[in-house]
Amino acid sequence: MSETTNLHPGLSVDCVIFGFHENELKVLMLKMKQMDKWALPGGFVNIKEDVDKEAINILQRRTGLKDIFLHQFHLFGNVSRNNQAYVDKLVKKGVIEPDMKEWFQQRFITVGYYALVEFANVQEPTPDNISDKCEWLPLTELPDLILDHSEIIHKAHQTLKTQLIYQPIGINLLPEKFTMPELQALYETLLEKELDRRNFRRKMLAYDILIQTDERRKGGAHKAPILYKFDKDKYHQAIEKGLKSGW
Amino acid sequence: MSETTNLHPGLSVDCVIFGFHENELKVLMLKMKQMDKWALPGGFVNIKEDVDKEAINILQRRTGLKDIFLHQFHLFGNVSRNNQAYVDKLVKKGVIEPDMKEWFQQRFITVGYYALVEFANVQEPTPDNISDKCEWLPLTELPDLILDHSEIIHKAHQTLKTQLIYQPIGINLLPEKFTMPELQALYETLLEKELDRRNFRRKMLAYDILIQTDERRKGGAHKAPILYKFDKDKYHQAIEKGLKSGW
DNA sequence: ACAAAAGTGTTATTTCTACACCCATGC
DNA sequence: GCATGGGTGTAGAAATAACACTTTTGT
Repeated sequence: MSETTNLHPGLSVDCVIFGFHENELKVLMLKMKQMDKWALPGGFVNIKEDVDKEAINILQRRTGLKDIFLHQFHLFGNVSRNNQAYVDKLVKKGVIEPDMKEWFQQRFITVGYYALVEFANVQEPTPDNISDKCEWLPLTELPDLILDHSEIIHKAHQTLKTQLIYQPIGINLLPEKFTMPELQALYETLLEKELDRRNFRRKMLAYDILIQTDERRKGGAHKAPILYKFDKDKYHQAIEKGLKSGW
Repeated sequence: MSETTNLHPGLSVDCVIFGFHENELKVLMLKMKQMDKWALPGGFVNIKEDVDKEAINILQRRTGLKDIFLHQFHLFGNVSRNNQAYVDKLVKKGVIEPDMKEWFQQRFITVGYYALVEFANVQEPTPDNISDKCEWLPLTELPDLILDHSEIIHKAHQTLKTQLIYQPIGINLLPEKFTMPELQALYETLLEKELDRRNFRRKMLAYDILIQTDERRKGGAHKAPILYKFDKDKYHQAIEKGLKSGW
């Protein structure tokens, strides 16, 4: 694209795409061309398209996935998040075409979305036109990011942690069938703290959103753990109603 | 203003300003000139200004208040929220100057903020240039609103209810000193349900964010209730840490 | 047989809920 | 003196937290 007249001016969308693999939370990141910096998958908004829809599009273009949990969490609108010098650099290096310079030099605000995706389902993450790699990076060891992207990721993670208190999480982050220790590992990773095995199991089962299958995960060393899957109806009901009443 | 070149294109800010009066949640609304419709206080964003800062400005211009709890809660970005016919009408009626027509006819997205203000502190709510009244309206009996403003208010209220579960609320909505029944009435109104007097008091005191004064609210009929105030340090700590651990 | 992870049950503690009585005050 | 709202305590239920033993599997 070099056609920017159809785009909503000064508005971008950035997606923090979380995946869970090897007991680690990972984020899908793009490596900028010609630079030793990484960026969140993002894009612009067609003037005739819903902002939410564009976020869905971005997710699909980078991961190939549709129908994914995607949640808008914050608008980042500080003036300081713009960076003229950085755009200059990208134009000089040929990453951005000269006729796009003016577009990129606008003052931009960005809407943050986070997505939870099943790591294994993303076959081949694909870079966009200003990046040369698209990879999963562990949340705990992020490299140098452009602009305020590290703040965006941090806020996404915080929001996710808060959500976790009153909403179930797991569909989209785990394979269809999973074991209780796997689910617990996900929670422990997200919350950055350890949980008691027995209490975790009891509490999770009490939510009544899991279905126990009669299969077990075999092949691993030690006792084969039972496989569970989510009861999708009840799961989504729980998202609607929340898990804790609070007051 | 007829100068729009300094404004971030296609971006507005709308503030849902909650006040609490006579045991009712009220929202500060503007009555549109020449129309039987009401609107949220809103405005545009200077290209050189933080979006958050503009929300603060709007709040101050309408209420005269500074240093108020103000929370960004959602970006409304659907294409359908635009309304060309409506702008036409406003231009024809002289509410919008003709040279502003083009500006208003852009596709707009809007960032929603909600604020909690002490009703009594708002001396004289002031309308803006496209409205002729600025008044507190009860949340439960809202008149016809423009665009998606009623959806914005609903989402603000929902967000506020959720916040309430894990964050204290009351500073800014109540006078400096208040009674326990007054605080409870606020919670009941926000949550749209009744709470047990004794349990409410116990729970609230357990949060350890209240200071009991040695005064009582006199003059009312019946037993004079004790006045409390918030321990501001502990209150703000509680906002940081949250009131419920969850996991 | 043993190391390592998975499954299960019990008890103490805390929190929540429901409920009843006494105390001030204005009329 | 009585109606009305404000203040306080207690007992049962539910949720949470802490903790130990048995089972299965691969080596």
